[in-house]
Amino acid sequence: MKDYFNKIDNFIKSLDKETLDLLDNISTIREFKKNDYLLKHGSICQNSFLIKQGTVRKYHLFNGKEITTQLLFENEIAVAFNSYTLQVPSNEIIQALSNTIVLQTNYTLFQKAKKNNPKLLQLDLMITEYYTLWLENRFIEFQTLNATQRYLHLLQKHHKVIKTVPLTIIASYLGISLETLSRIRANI
Amino acid sequence: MKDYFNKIDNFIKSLDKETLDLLDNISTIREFKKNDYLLKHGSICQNSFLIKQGTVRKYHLFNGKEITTQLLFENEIAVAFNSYTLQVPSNEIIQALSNTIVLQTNYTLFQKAKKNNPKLLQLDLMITEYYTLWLENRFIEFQTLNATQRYLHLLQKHHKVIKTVPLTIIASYLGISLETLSRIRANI
DNA sequence: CGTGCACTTGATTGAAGTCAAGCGCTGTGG
DNA sequence: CCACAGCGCTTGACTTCAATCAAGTGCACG
Repeated sequence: MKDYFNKIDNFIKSLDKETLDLLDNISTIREFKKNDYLLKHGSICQNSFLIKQGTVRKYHLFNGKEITTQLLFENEIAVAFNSYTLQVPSNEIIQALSNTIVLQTNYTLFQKAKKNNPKLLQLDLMITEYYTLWLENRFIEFQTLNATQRYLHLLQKHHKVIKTVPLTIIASYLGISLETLSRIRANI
Repeated sequence: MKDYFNKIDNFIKSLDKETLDLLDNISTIREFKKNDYLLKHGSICQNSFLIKQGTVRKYHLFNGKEITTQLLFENEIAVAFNSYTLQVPSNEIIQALSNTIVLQTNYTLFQKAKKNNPKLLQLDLMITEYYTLWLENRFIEFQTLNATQRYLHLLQKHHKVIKTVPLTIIASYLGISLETLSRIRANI
């Protein structure tokens, strides 16, 4: 996983100037304030967001409750995968958890760029594979670990998270109630 | 989802002869008997398996219990994604649930073929995206539906399944115990 | 004909959810 | 400058869904 992240990084660094320029042309820097939405419910996800600075979450609503599906940090890419891939209205919402700077890349322009440049196709594939590896892992965690183990695992991976992200959001990311998370923390 | 499957299908049909020949050269038909392993625990997944006939499952072991991660039918592609993508030993096991005929495509040869043929890169991306869409859906089901709802949903999607696949496997696919599944079925 | 597999049914347990109350900040308006 | 509203979190009591343990049934087939 970590290795694969580096592989992508190296791949990007190895890209020729022409390809990098192409990418540059279809990307723009944008800033979001804490609690701003990068993508609202019902909109089509027409951009991917490479986070340069800040923290972001993806979530959806179910029975009036927020279910956090992903927490994202610097150098990670936030995208509502279903909406982005199928270009349909999104159930997922993307929100800044802090003031955030992103590099935004437009879907349609990226699709066009990929047509003429196999390197970008390959990049897209690698990024998608990386997300899928992450998602498989997360799913397996849910199938095999209990609430406490999932919390400890999150702590271990992203202990910085806990300091900035409200417990309500962490609980919903772990698929447990706020009260349960509170009790888990009380028992160290 | 369904639409995207058709999109891939159409894309394959639209491929030029050269590309199709290339694919043909790196693929072979293989047959497996019921209960045979297409991929064993600890092996590297060096092939993808397009199922031409039969039923297949993917599962892994946790605390001595089998956890079924995917059930696959005709025209679907079975692959241990983590092992295949990273070319590392697999935790997932792929097993035939009936006598099965597959079109097997070698990882390394496919990687080489993709280098010279962007169409194949694009195909790989589409197939990966399709798997990811499926996986996201499955994960959301686990987060939002209870055991009964998940069973009903499976019935609705694959009612044929229920007739051939043992309940033990269905239960582990639904993330519940055999007993619970039995009780759910008793309550219609 | 009996051994084992697939499934059912019953009794009990346990992990986490829900409902409810309360605490301690922070910040805002009177 | 205090007062109180609201948010973020904790704690307690109770409930619920599904797991586990334990028998038992019925069928297949060697």
